[in-house]
Amino acid sequence: MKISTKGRYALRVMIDLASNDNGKYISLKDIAKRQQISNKYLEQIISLLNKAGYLETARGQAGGYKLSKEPKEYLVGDILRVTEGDLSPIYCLTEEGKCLRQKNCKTYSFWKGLDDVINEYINSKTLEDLIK
Amino acid sequence: MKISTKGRYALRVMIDLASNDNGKYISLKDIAKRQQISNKYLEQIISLLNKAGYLETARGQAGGYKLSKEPKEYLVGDILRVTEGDLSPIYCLTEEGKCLRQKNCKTYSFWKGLDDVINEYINSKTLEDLIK
DNA sequence: GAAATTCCTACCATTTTAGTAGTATAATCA
DNA sequence: TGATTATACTACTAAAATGGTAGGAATTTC
Repeated sequence: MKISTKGRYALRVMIDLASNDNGKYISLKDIAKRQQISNKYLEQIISLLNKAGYLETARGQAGGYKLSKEPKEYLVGDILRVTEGDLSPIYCLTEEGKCLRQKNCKTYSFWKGLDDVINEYINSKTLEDLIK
Repeated sequence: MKISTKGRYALRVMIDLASNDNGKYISLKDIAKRQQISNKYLEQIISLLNKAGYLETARGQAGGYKLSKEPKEYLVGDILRVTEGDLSPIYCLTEEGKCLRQKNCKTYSFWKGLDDVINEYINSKTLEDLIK
């Protein structure tokens, strides 16, 4: 039960953007260098964050990325969900009704409880909390 | 971030053994049938539980498995750890010192916190809790 | 000694992960 | 206007993990 590189790198990218914010756009190349992530792979991850509306972008010279909101407005849970996809520990929790065994499943509420504590935690932290 | 079939099936097997306990050994075939899991795959999962000392076994006719302890003495967390392996959400938490970035890592304590809430939860539940 | 059962090890197809690669599009500046 | 610098998009791929199968050995009972 592991978080993949996408989610982990995404957090680091967001922290990098927040920490190095000087009002200007920050190029992907700079982030990749600081974070030791390949340009091309980082592109895919940033693309997910961008499509979610978490970034402002500019092309061309002096182009790059910056955060579109204040660090305290980003829930870590949201950043992870956007990059990792569904975070629930088992599929039954998101694919309701698909499992025929569900109506008398003795494990369902246990898994639901696990999902709840995970979400409670990751939604209680903001990007700002990580920077401090 | 998903729990695999091994952990999920293992929980169901343990619940099955607890629920159908009549003092006699229960054969793998019976469990497999009730739980709709293939005999051969179930063998591997039961083997892990057995090696962890969670089961009593007997071969030959009327052989099979039964729990070696009372349901309330099994932590769900232990059952999952035995079958899933390491449950921590990222490798840094178990491979201490391997990550060169660790000493000034802004995400480490976040992940540690996530690991903590997960473990707190799964260690707070026993097999007995699931049966009721 | 046949039948029923667990125990052990090797193999394998599919899916997921963690990237690479190439090209198109847009903005800037000389 | 064209060279340069940057993002945007899509396709491909090697390696690892997942979810099994398969075959036979060992043990117990009848």
